[in-house]
Amino acid sequence: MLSLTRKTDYALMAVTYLAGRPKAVVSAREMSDRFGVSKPLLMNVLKQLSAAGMVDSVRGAHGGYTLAESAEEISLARLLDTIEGPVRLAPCVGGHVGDEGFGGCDASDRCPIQGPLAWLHNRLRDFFDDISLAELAAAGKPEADGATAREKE
Amino acid sequence: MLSLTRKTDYALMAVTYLAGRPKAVVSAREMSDRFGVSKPLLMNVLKQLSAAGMVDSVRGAHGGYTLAESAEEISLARLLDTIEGPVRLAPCVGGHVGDEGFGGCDASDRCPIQGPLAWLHNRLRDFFDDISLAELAAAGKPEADGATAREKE
DNA sequence: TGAAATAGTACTGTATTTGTACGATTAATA
DNA sequence: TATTAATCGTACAAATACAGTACTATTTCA
Repeated sequence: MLSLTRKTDYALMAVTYLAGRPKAVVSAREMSDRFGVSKPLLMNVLKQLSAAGMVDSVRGAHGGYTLAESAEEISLARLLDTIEGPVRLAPCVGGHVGDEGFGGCDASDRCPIQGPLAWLHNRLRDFFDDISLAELAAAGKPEADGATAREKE
Repeated sequence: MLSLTRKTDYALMAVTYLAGRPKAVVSAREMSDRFGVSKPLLMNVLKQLSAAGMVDSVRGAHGGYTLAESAEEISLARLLDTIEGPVRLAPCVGGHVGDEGFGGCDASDRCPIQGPLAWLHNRLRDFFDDISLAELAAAGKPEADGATAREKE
């Protein structure tokens, strides 16, 4: 129903939290305590983020996670791709057109919405590509409602 | 994974098809034959569209469906709301805030992404609200790539 | 009266998502 | 060197949502 999965929610929580503590190594336990979610579940998500290069992981005692890049550099589209997989409005849109499978539509004249969906796909992709995690995190704070992430104490 | 359900695909097919035949009463059978989907399934979708007032239904022999309004007046957001239910990025966003349930987040300080998600929700809603079915249908045709739906024979 | 078409309801199999469990690996510390 | 604290990797079970089908009732035209 056009909703994000909880994994994405957890990923956004973790990334937002890490963005507020640059260069600090934060353990999954600290975050799971703070957010009230189970630690192994949060680790599953952090592992995916780590594999995608969005966070760095430090193993061993006193280990944890750090944001690998600045929050301004990471787009929401990238996070969604990592956690939810690529945006795919329909089976026939979003994959590589030259591929053999190409979903289920075999006749273009029987599927009149291939073109429109491809167009919508691109617009939606641009939409998420244009939102950085810094912008998203800043949008939550009542006073700084714009695009700049200003720290407030 | 941020994908539309097939019901929405079928709804878009039907509405696009109806938009190309103004004032014509088209039976579900004709459309199911043309699109290669099962008739009862397509009827389920058309029923929802009818209940939402986007299409008119004519019962009895020689009955069928007609677009109730012009394709320019129907926004993609409305179709998505009808078929997929309201956009709900997270359990705590999109519902009525004053309600009793209000999802799972009970403490705002433990859920740092309520604000950002609400902001994203509104931006996404504006995005879909700004796309009419006419614009979407026109975007599929290679020559008329803009916002106007020009009929070509 | 019969045929054609939508309306409504209910049910089931499948796929995705969600959450958990267990062991292996790594690094700091005593 | 042994212990401890943390991530890493894999696999698995339960819950939820989706997709599709079937059946019956109702309406209208010939």
